[in-house]
Amino acid sequence: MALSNSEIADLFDQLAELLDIEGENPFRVRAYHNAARTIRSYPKSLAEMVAADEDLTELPGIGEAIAKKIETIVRTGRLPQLEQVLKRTPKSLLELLRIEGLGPKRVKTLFYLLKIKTLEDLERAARSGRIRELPGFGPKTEELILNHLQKHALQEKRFLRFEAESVAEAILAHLKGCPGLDRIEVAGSFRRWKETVGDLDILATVRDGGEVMARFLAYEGVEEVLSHGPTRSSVRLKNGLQVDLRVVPTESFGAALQYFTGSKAHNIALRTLAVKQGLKINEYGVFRAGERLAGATEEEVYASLGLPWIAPELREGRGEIEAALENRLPKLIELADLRGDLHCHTDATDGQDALEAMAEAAKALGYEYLAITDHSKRLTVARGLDEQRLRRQMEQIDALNEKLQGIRLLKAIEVDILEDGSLDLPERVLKDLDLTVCSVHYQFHLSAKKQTERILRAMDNPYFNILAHPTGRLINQRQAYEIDLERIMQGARERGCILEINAQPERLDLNGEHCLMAREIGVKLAISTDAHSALGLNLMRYGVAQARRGWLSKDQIVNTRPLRELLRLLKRA
DNA sequence: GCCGTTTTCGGCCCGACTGTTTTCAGTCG
Repeated sequence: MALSNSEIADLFDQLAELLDIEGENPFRVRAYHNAARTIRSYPKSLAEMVAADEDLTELPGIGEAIAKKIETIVRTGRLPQLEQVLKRTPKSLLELLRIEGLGPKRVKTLFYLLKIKTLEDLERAARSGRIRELPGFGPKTEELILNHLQKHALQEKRFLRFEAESVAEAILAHLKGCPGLDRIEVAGSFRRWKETVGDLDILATVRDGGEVMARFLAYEGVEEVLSHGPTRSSVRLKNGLQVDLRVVPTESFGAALQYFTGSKAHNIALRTLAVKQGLKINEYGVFRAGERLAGATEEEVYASLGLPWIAPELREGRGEIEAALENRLPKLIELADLRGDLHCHTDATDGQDALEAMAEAAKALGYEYLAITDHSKRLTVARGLDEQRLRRQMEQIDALNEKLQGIRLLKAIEVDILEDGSLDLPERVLKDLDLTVCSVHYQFHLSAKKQTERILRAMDNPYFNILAHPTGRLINQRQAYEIDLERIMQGARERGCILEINAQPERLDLNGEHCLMAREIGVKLAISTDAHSALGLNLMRYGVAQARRGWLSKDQIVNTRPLRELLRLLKRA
């Protein structure tokens, strides 16, 4: 199996971090990190690009030297420069960098002066009081290190954005109504709709000082205050989530919101553009020779650089600034574009609510249609439907459609893809449905080749419409199964099949990176909630966000189409 | 090591907070 982009990127990140510890030119170090970031988020397989002899220097941040290194990695699986560095500087130093408060300079000091190579070495030295004697260190740093070593063992995890959402709401509710508070907004990766967040960045503007900062530090969920100043404080909550609050003057709100929304890569690209235009951007505004040009709104910050406003979901440093300069930013899909949901469950299998309740909830969301996709018989734990029970549900749906006003239920099924690539129900019943959603629910461990062929074979069935949660991953719980997604997308496009963007917050499958790939390949997609209750239909926004992160507009998403057009699309052959 | 409206050399984002310092380096986001 060829190396994945993310494995290649890891090698460059390792090389960069080790060279940083060695004191290498920081710009060279940054170049490797930049390349790693480009590689990790690139929608096409670099291994395949090398095999096809494509020019890698076309990629941003990849020049002659790094392109050559990538070729070597792809052909040999090794990066000789990294192996050279590892002879001098042990790989275990990278663990030390993960400790908060330890960066390359301090790790270098620890290694050269105390021969500290591992976390165990570090702990021993800290306990015996040798750290505080080092130049640039002191008793406080030593204590900090011991504290962080303990927490490090607990393993820091990233929170689902969905989990962080309720935390953010609670904190905002706590701060709202505070004297002097003007505006307040969550920025950071939360605002960019990343699937997980490492912390929450909250931004506030205040009139005449205000008491917001004090009120924030007094929030009942705070476990520990990590740092505090007049404009910026950090706390760790009892649930482990870190929250930062920044306070800026009202006239700087836009500049600060832009700045604290990031991403880091986006901001670097934006500031580089500003420097070229003789401007300086910071969180207080855009300046030319000390004169303030913009800052109150994000729109004017971008406009002062000759750019249209860029949606937060696009701000990942994937060429969005170049696209904005050339006026070719996509018109992103919006929640309101969706006319229906194509994946949900009822109490016939493992859902909580009855058909009618699901229909009413969909209608309340303004949908035109809702596909009922209960499980098929192989999924016995969910009491999956056999042909007879499915036929009965189809009759119920027909009867309900007679009665319902303003919403049409579609007869459908979430049918299991069996190990040999056949579907769990016979064609004679599938053909009577409006659509099928097809899923892999077992045999996750097959080789990439076998898993890919299993799915492609399933797509050969003329009644295969939508591939549900295509990679099977569960965030923080289960890895994606091995699969050649590029081949699957191409196969789906050729056969007129559709891939799902599953909006369940712990799935988000496809995710933003996959959506970029889908955009490039041109395969049709559906955004579906996979709701197991009427309330669950509300999670559509999470799927839409991933589509937006993948630069998608509504024309590639089938459930933005009116019913008649959708049904036509679903008829294959 | 990358890159080019400063174009093949000489730049490379910018500020807050902390701790160790007496004016600043390191880290972080």
